[in-house]
Amino acid sequence: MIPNRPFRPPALTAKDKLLEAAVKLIRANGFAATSVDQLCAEAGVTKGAFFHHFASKEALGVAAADYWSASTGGFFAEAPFHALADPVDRVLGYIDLRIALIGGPPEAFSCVAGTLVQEAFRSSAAIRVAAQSSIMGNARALEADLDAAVAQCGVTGTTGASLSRHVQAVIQGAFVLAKTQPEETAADLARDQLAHLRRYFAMLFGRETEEE
Amino acid sequence: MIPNRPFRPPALTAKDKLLEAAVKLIRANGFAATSVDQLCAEAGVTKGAFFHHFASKEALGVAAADYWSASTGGFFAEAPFHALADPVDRVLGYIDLRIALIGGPPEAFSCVAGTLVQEAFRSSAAIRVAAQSSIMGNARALEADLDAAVAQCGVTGTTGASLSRHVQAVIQGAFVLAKTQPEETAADLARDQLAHLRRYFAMLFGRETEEE
DNA sequence: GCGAACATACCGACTGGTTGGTATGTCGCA
DNA sequence: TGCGACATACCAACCAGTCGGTATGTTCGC
Repeated sequence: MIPNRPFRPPALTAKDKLLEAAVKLIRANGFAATSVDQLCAEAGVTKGAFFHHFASKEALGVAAADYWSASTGGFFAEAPFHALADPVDRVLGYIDLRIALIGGPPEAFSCVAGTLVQEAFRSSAAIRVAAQSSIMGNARALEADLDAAVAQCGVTGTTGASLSRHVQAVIQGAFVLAKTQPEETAADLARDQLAHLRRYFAMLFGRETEEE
Repeated sequence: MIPNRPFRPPALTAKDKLLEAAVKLIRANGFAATSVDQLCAEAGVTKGAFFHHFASKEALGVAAADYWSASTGGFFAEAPFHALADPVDRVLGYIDLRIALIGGPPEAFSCVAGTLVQEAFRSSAAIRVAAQSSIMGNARALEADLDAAVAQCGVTGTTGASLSRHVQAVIQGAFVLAKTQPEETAADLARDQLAHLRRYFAMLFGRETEEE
């Protein structure tokens, strides 16, 4: 989600520099494989600064997930698709935005929370919960639009909440598949997954043959 | 995919015991967080045995992905849904089987290849390729049935190959979401993702209102 | 308006335990 | 007697985390 460093101003404090470094290194190498020394080197701060701001490496993981939630949450909250009148258009607009954000190597578009939870769900409850908040928070941001679309189109057998979680599942799955690919094909494969999600929703909400 | 130790006979050689241990520990803790010493302890062998059979920890990762491919590939190849006459039934039968395999905590049903590639796609090309083979091999096993279903139902705008990859994406995404959950709700959330996939395919192949 | 008391932010050498990996030895079977 | 399958002992590098210290405010009595 969201490329490394979108429009955010460069971090100034050691804490922010460490969080930016964490996002970058966790995306590229995962959490366990990223050492505190690497984090400090990437951020250009010392170990003293690290443990001044974070009680442990695990605490940095939690803070990185929260930082990620705040960044992405803010980004999507401001996106223009919210202004569309029809809830179905808003849902499809969200998916189109997600497609547009995919590009370059997987570490440029993958999700910090998803990467974190994949590694740490058993070993750190705190990280698991932080990742849960991030991903489910993202889902919740789409829930009202999906509920409205479900009601408007008379869809039965599922709910906006369930559909909003499915959106996140397809996104996370797209990132995993992308990581199996060589760099040239990774983004295309990920986008294709979102295209299937879009088709599913278009069929579900009676928009079968609109132009792509 | 497939619970830990399904029907496989208990491993006898040190190499097999190490591969079984790798599957179990990678699922639970990830690859980077699993040490060679832990692997040896879990397998009940010594470090000498480990490095006798595997040139490095990375080589064990590759072997674990291959072992995983062989186990799961064999399991699905023998599954009874292949006997169904209609390709659409075979595709839905596959999804139903995947749903039936989900249960218990995430480490009992999640995918070794997906976990591996999430962590190691940047740091180890060999592991990335092994995971790619595993996941894309799984996809390819469904490709012919999906091609037949696409042809039979006159579906346009996509292909069996693309749909078969989407199946894997939804499965991988379901596992990631499951890992964000407390143990009680993990399996339900994962199953719900496969249910959406099933609904997508049912709509695509004109099976909208069959009983679930 | 000034100095003592305290707080915050950061530094970098250090430590004890763990890591992946190696070197060498033993044992049973062909 | 030679070779594959292990075991034991060991190592240098690296790991997360600690600690004594400094530099720069901020607060507040006087």
